[in-house]
Amino acid sequence: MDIVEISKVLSNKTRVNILKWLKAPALNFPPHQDIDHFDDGVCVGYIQDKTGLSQSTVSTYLNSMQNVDLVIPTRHGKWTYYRRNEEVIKAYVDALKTEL
Amino acid sequence: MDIVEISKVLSNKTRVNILKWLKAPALNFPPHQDIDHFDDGVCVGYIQDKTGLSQSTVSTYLNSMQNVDLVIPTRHGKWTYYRRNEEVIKAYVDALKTEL
DNA sequence: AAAACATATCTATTTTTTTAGATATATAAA
DNA sequence: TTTATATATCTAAAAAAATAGATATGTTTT
Repeated sequence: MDIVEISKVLSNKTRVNILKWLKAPALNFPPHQDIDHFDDGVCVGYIQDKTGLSQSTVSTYLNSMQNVDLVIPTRHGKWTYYRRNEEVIKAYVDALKTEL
Repeated sequence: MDIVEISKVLSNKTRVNILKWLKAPALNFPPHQDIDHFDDGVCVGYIQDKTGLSQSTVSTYLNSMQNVDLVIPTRHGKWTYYRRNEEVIKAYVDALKTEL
């Protein structure tokens, strides 16, 4: 849980937005084709559509978010679903509160 | 209080350290020559010494921190003292907790 | 097995950030 | 009122991040 590394990820509006959107997937994304829940998060394509950025950029963003454990990927067939890692998000905020 | 802009400032180890050091100036810095307290914070020179970076870099850092209101400058003669802005720091952590 | 689809990775370009030296400004001291 | 000191700003170079197109990989469908 590195404050500086996580802050780097959060120093970009799109990446912060992705985290916010993933708080309420049903409100922010259409339903998936293969499953009728968002338990494992949202597929990359939907996130890409919402950002308006290129596929490779969004994939890179999600990878950087995963590298600091802010999100968790799950493969479902040909799709990769990303969901928030609430423990790490909470740990980060708590660390800021005590250390900062 | 812009989460992304403040996160940018916190995405650098030295700037985070400066904020931490300013939490306990008496523990982290020598006493000032003109005054015997740290009520207005710590002068730029002492902060520079502690970072090991150049004068202009540290001045730029402190300016960026001031731009997002993380610190408050006070002029004392030929010195500028910087102290933490606790309200904004708290507001930032609270915003992360609710918005993120 | 080939074609289609979703995502990841590679490569290159543009933009932003980092960093410090040089210079300017403001104050204090001689 | 010149000189010294502290800090800020300007300028430029190097490093890192953003971004997308092209390509690769893995999975499903035909």
